[in-house]
Amino acid sequence: MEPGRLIFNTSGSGNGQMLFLDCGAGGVGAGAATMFHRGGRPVLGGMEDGRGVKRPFFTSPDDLLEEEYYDEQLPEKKRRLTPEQVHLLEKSFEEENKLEPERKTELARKLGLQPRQVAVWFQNRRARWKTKTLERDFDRLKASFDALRADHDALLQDNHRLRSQVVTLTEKMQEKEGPDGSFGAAVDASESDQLLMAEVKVAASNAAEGQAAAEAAFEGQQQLHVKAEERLSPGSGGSAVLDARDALLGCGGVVDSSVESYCFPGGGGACADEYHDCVMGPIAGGIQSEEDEGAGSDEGCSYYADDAAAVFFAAGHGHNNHHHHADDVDDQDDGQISWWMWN
DNA sequence: CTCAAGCCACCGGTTACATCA
DNA sequence: ACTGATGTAACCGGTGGCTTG
Repeated sequence: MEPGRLIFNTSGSGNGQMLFLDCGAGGVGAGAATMFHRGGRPVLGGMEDGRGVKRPFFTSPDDLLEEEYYDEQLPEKKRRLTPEQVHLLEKSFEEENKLEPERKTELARKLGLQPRQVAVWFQNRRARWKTKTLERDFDRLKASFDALRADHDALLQDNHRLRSQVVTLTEKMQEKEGPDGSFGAAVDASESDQLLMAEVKVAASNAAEGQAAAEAAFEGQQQLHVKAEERLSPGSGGSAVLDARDALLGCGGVVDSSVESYCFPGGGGACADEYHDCVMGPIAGGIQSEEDEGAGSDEGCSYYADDAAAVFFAAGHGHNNHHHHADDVDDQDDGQISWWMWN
């Protein structure tokens, strides 16, 4: 070992990480100590988050050569965590995806890793979990959209049939009209004629309302779907989770109309105005297990409807968008998105 | 009590490296 | 052997919470 550099194996098993601690002239306690992972990138600085030594992220080889921490002999390459280490980390993550200092220290000790490595692993793991959750959210939403589109098409067909019926019945009525054209008010209109008249009115009403309902529902879901897709597409900036939430919230009015349509087709908007009058609640059946289960808790936005054809959301009170820390109380309350379903 | 500064942990985004098809 | 895709360890910059003076 060359002077000023400590090399130690962070794993007790012998195939773990080799860390290079460049003590520099001042030694370990000088405050400028820099840890190197295999690969030559600074891994650990003086601070817990490895930011004790600030330098541009992109450093040319020449720059590196000028810095004392770089050695002409390339450090060893980056190593992955061993399966045993990952297994224990996964187990710990399942128990609690946040890492208290005590647990971090204990895990690091057990695994033969630096606490910083454990913290980084948890951060990356949370990010991966969030991505998967978002992908599942998208898949569910897409399925919901597709199902609703199918419903929409069916409604349009039904509407078309009803309109044809209206035309047919109207023609029949006209054939029965008296010389004064006052069929409806005819004193001598037979019972069958009156039934026919009522049938025509109902059919016409259903056709009109059915079309409006179908169009509103379809447009609402379409906007929802498109916005969510935009947010999920690569290259979109900002928080995917929050953006998705914003996309949903941004469609609130439209979604309301779809809800109204699906709650009481042609029967008024009581449901849209008062969600709580309907049969709904968090969809327990949609929560699955970790990799597939998401626990439904991260930022409280992982509730799904089993019946994808009839999904809408109810945003929490207010829309606090100032930030999105998972430990932020606002995110667990005001920012909550809940999925509900109609039975 | 209020405020500013410092510390810390977290997040989203990014990079470099390892691995695999 | 080479290459592109994918996974992941580690990093950066920004942000908010907490503590302290």
